[in-house]
Amino acid sequence: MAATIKDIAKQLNISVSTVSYALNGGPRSVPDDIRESVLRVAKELNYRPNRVARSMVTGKSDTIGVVPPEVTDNVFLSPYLHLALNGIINEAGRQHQDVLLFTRCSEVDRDELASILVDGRVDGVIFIAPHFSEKSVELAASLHSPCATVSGVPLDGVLSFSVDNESGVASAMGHLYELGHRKIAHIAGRLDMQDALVRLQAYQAFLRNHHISYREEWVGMGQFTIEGGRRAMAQLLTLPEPPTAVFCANDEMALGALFEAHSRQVRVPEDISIVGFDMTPGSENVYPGLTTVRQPIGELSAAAVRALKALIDGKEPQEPTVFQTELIIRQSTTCPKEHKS
Amino acid sequence: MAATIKDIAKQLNISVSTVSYALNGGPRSVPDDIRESVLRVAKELNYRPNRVARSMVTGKSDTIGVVPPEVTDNVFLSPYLHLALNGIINEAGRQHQDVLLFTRCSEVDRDELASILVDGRVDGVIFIAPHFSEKSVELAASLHSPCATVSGVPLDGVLSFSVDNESGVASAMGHLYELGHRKIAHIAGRLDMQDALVRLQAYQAFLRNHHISYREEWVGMGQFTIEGGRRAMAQLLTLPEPPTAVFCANDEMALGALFEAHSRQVRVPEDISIVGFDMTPGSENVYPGLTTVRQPIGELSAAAVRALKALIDGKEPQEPTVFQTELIIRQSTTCPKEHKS
DNA sequence: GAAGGGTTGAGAAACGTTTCGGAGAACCAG
DNA sequence: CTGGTTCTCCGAAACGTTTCTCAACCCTTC
Repeated sequence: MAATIKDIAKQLNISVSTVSYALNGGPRSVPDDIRESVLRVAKELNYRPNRVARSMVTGKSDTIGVVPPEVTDNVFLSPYLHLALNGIINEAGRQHQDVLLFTRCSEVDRDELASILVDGRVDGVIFIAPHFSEKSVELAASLHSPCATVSGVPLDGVLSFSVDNESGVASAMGHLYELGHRKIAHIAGRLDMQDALVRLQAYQAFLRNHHISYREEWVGMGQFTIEGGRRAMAQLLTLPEPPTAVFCANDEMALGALFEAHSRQVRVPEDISIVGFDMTPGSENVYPGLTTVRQPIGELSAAAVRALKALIDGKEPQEPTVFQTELIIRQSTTCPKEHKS
Repeated sequence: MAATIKDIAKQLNISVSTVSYALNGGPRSVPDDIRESVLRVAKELNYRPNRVARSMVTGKSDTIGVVPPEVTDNVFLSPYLHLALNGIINEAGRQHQDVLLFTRCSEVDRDELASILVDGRVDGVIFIAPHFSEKSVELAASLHSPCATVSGVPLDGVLSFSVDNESGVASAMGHLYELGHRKIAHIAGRLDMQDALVRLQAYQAFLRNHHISYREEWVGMGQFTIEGGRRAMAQLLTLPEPPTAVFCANDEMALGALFEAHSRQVRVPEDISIVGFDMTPGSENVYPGLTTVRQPIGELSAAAVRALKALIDGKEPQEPTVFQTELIIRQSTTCPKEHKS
C-alpha cells in the first residue's frame, strides 16, 4: 500500500541503494540531478520511510521506553507520575526521541516486561519509582541494556536519579519542631518503594536526633493515596493522645489527611498541622494551602532522559545524581495549641 | 548480543522454522519432545523475541500511537490531557496494546508527524483534541490508516469521540439563569480547537434563546490556561459594568478566574459566580469548590482505544460517538446580589 | 506392496531498509 | 598512453522474524 524505496527506484530505473543514499544524504554521495529527481518522486508517491525496517538494520529506534511503578488501573492519575511523565516527554522531545509507554497490567505481563528491554522497539528504558520487588531493573542491568531509574534504588549498571529524601524530611520535621511541635506523627507511603522507606527512616532519625521518643501508634500507613491518607488520619485523630502535627510522605496522603480533619471538624492548622511532600499542583489550591517539601520531579526525570540518551549514544554513564529539595511553607502549619497558651 | 531464534536452532541442530513453530505454538505442530527442548534452550539463552523483526513480517506492532494537541513544553501538564492519557493507557493495557507517544516539538517535526502514521511502529493513532489547522488528521484519513480523534471535528474515515458540548453548556448556563443571573460572561478557550469554538457558540445560542443580548466585552479569551483565565477575569472585573457570573470553557480558566477574583478581594460566589467545564481533579478542592460540567474524558478516551483496536482487527468502523455531560453543582455559584436584595 | 494420507522438518522467500563490495566510467598526472 | 584516483551506481548481504513450498518419511488401507 504505502510507497517504498523500491517503488521510487523502479520508477526512476535506478537501484534502491542510490535512492537510499539520495534520501539520507547517505554515506555515499549522489549527483545532484539524480538526488533531486529522487526527492521529487518521493514526494509524488508520498513516500515515508518505514521506521521498523530501518530499526531492523540500524538497531536504533529513537524511542525511549517508560515503565511506571506498577500498572494497575489509573496509576497514571497519580500527580507524581504525571509530573515525572511530563518531564520525560518534554526532554524526550528535545532529544528527538519518542516515548513508548509500557501498559500491561497483569502479573504475567509484568514478568514479561523484561521483553521491552531487548525487543528492539526502544533504545533504552526509564523505570519510574520501581518497587523493591521489581526484578526488571536488575534484569535490565544484567542485560547491559541502557536503563535509568527515577527514585529507585541505586544499582550497578543503572543510571540513577533521586532526591535527597533525608534532608527533605529533616527540613519538614525541623519546621514543625521549630514551631514547637513535639508530638509529630508520620503517614508513610508504600514501604516497598524506595522513597517511602527512606522517608520513614529519616522521620525516625529526626526523632532520635532530637530526643523525641518514637511511638509506633503515631505512624500510619497511607499507601501514597488520598484514601490511605484519610484512613491513617482517622486513626491518628481517634488516639487517646493525638499528635499535634502530621508529616506525610507525599501530598496526596496529606490531602487525604486534610479532608479527614475537615470532615471531623478538626481545624487545620489550629488543631493540627499538616506537612506534605512533592509539591504537586493539587497542594497549592486547597484550603488551607499545604506546607510541603518540593522535589524537582520534572527536572529529575528530564535529567534521566538526557543521561539515558547520552549512554545510548555511547558516552560514559553518568554517576548517580541526587537532587535537593526545598521546604515550601504555606498555611497548613502553625504552632501547637499547648505551645501558644 | 541477544540470543536469536537462529542461536536456538543452531544449538539444537534444527531449522529456524521449527523453532518458530515451537515457540509460538505456531501454525504448525511440532512433536512434544522437540518443543520442550526448544523452550528449554530458549530459557537458557534468555531468548526474547525481537518485536521489530516480527513487526516487519506481520505488519502488526500491537502499539497505538497517541498525538497530543500540539507539543509545546508542558502540554502534558494539562489536566484534560492527563485524564485523556490515563484513559487511553488503562484501556490500551486491557487491549494488550502499548502506547507510543509522539513528542516532537518544532513546526518541522509537526509536519513530519504524519510519518508516525505509516512508519510501521504503530497500528493506529489517536489524536487528542487536534487543532483545526492540524493537517495530520486529514492526511491520516486519506492514507486509510486506522485513526481516531478525541474531541476533534468528525471527519470521514476517522473514528470520532466527543462530548455533547451544546447540552453541557446549556446545563451550565441554565443553572446560572435559574439562579437569576442575566449578566453572564464567558471565558473562551483556544478557538482553533473544536471544544472551545462549539462552547462559545453554545453560549451565544443560549443567550439568544433566552433573549439576553450578546455583549462582546463579556467574552474573554483564556487560551484554556490558568494564566489566560486570570487575565480574562481581570479584564471582566475592570469593566464599567461587570458581569455577575462567568462561565468558563474549562476548569483551568475557571481556576484562574477564581484566583484573580481572590486577589482583587472579589468574593466568590457572593460577588460573582463562576462555572467551569471538565470536572478535573483540581476543581474539587479549591475554595470555594468549583461548579462545573463533568465530561467523561477517561471513558471517552477508552472508547476511542477500543474502537481503534476493533478497526485494526478488521471490524467495521464504529459510528461517531457523543458522550453526555453532567452538571456538578458545588459552592462557586449562587444568586446574584441584585437578585437577592 | 502400492497408493494415499498425515506428520515432520529443512530450506527459502519475504518484509523495507542500510551499507558494503566491486565494476565500470571518467578524469588527471606523469 | 598508462597507471592511479575519483566518481557513479548496481547488486547483494544483512537485520530476525513468520510462513510458505516441498521433500522425506511413516502409517494406513486396500
